[in-house]
Amino acid sequence: MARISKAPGERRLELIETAERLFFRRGFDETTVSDIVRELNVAQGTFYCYFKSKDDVLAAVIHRSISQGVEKLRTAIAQPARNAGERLSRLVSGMLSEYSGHSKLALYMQKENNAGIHQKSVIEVVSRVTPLFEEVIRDGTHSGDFSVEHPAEMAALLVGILVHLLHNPGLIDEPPRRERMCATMEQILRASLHGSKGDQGIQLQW
Amino acid sequence: MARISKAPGERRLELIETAERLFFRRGFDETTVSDIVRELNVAQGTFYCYFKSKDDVLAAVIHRSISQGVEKLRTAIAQPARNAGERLSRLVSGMLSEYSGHSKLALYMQKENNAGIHQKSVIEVVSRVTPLFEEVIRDGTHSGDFSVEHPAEMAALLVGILVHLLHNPGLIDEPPRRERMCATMEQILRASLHGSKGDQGIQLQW
Amino acid sequence: MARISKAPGERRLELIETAERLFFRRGFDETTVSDIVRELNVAQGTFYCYFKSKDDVLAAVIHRSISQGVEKLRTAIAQPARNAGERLSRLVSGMLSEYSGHSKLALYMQKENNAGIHQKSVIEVVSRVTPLFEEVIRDGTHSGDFSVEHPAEMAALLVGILVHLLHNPGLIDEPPRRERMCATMEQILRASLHGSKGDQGIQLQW
Amino acid sequence: MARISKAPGERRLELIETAERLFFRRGFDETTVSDIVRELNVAQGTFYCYFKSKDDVLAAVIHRSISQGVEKLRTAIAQPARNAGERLSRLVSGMLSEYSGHSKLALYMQKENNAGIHQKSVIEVVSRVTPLFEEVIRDGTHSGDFSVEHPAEMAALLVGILVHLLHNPGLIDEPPRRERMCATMEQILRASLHGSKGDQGIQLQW
DNA sequence: TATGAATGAGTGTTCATTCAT
DNA sequence: TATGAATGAACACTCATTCAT
Repeated sequence: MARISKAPGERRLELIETAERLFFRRGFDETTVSDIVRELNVAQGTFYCYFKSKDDVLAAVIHRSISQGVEKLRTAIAQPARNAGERLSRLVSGMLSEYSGHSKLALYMQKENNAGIHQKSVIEVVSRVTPLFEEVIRDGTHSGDFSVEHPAEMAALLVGILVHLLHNPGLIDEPPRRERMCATMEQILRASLHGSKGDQGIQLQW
Repeated sequence: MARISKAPGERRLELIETAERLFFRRGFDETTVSDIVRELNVAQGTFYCYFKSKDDVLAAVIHRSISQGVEKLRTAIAQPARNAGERLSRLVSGMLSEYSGHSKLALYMQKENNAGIHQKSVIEVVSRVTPLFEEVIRDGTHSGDFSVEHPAEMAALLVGILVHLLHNPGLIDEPPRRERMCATMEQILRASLHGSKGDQGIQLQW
Repeated sequence: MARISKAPGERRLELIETAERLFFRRGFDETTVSDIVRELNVAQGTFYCYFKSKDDVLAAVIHRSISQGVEKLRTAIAQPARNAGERLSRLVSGMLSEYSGHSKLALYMQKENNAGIHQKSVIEVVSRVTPLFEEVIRDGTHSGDFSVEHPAEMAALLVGILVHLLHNPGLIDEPPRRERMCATMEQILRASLHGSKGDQGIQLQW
Repeated sequence: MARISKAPGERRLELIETAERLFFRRGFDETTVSDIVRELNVAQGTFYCYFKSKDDVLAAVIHRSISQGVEKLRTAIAQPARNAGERLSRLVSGMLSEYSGHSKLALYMQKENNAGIHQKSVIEVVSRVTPLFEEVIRDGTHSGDFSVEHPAEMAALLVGILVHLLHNPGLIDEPPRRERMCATMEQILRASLHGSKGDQGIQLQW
């Protein structure tokens, strides 16, 4: 086969994107390394020039996918907002739509037979999203919109709720349930974070 | 080898118990059907007289383990209580201690390399524990201790928090964090469920 | 494929014989486990019911082949003999003809690309043949035919000479060289083992 | 990476020395070409500017190592000596100490998992040392110290004994065995080479 | 000479499951 | 019910070597 050299970064990216597409289409276990390289018309060994193992690409794929979502969230809370509740709402709404809609990650999370991906994804999501919640909660407490004694712990627990929702798409599959879930979520947020001011501005778009 | 017949129930139970011990000790994937039957001095085929597959015993093991915990929870909330908050507290405290202490399940949940068991366990725990929460919340709402519009959804979200804690033992490994986590949990519960009466009686033992 | 059960001993023997034939024909590395089972029309897994690994059959093959040769040697020295020299001559002649003629082992020993087999074979041959030499030398010393102070060490060194010959077929490939080698070998044996009696009876048939 | 040109001989030597160190430390199969070039901070391809293949460096490494030993032996027998026995003794003692002590080659020879190196080393040692033995024996026969009809064959067989000792360090690991082995070796040499003169001067230093 | 990205052939092994007895 | 010999699919990974630059 013709030998085509490329810049390492480019080759690596091609591999990640191809792997992502295949993992997404058929699941991790059902995708072989051979499948990936065949699609790119490169040799089996080329794969191993860029990744230590099949698990290693998976990590890269997950990291990349999640990074994109996290970046959006980060941007969302960086926008000017009337109050802390609005920022938190953006965070929660963002997570729900980003990870439970038609996004790549949503599927990993929900597909059976992908327990491994699932778990790794959750771990990465949690570890990267929790700090964002913590920041918003902490800021809100400073501004008086919220009143939370332990922002880190509160953040962790709220993220827990969201992850649980993403894990269990059955909880929100029918519109009426989704409505009720959304209302309940708002209730929990408002009650748990209530500060001295009247309107915190929590309002989920979902 | 001599053929030893036993009462079907007994043989089945032996298999479940042996499988549980091994799954627990080395993880699911690292335990082979051979390991299980060798320990019991029965033939490979015997295993398949009682279980359709290896996954099938896993289901039995998980079901059995979780049932024991759920039974305790059911008993706990059946005891007379001064108010709904006390019942809920028992439920939450019970779950935390049952599943995060030294119980069998706690380990499945926390061990890496057991993504499959993990996932199945969570599904079973959630499906069996959520109704208990729903019942307590619904009762509490009737009695006026709580004021929750959508008990089913509230139950689901609260269970989500708990599952998240069990998934992430790192969140509660140091005593001070655990204290803060416990306080935050109480805060969320009190605020989210607050009814017309003053004292709901929510007080976690952990 | 039809499932044909056989007595374990029989199956095992079939596998060893087939493996031997193939190792012998194409070398160890060039023979795959698939080759072996295909020839016998059994499944890949069947192989692993009887052997832990490919190396494991190799050990079995070598052990079996060498055992046959050693058995002949043992028989040869057990026959009545006029003196120790005759017994020793049988041993040496036997080894040379058994292992350097057209016997299976001869080929392992001489084939390149079989360094592994080679080495394992030598180790096994040495460990099983040296005691026979030691016995004959010891007996000969007792009877006065030989006069050897350290029979074990003398046995080891003489076996060394023989193994070296087997390793280096080039030393004996032309008849005249072979003649000279044989005479020299006799000289060494006679001189090294010389006892009080005149004729020890050392006379190689080769 | 910066391209660093060096005198060809120098580069080649660096590669040989690095390869030797690694082969010695981890064995031939366990050392990759990557390991070698990484250690020297040169590219994969550079290796192939100097050696046709990995086996090719191995040959160079072995050749170089053995040459050093052979040179010492050659020097030893070139020194003035009272008689042929003394020269032979130097040869035998030299081989034993050179190749069985702490020398590089000794380890190749004794390490398992290095069947390939082992075999190649032996072949090279034998082919280069045997002529030295032959020379000494032939000279000794001319001078009357020895009386050997076929010097080439005698040399080959004596080398066989020595190689066998080097192969089987177990034969000489305990001091008492070593003593006996040394005495037996002397006995064989004296008896096999005995000439018309009384004292041949064979006396091993080991 | 030197680089280093690319090549690609090659296989031992596991173990859940089956089925003839 | 129990046995246990037999099945067989399925695949990640290495690394010596090449070659376009």
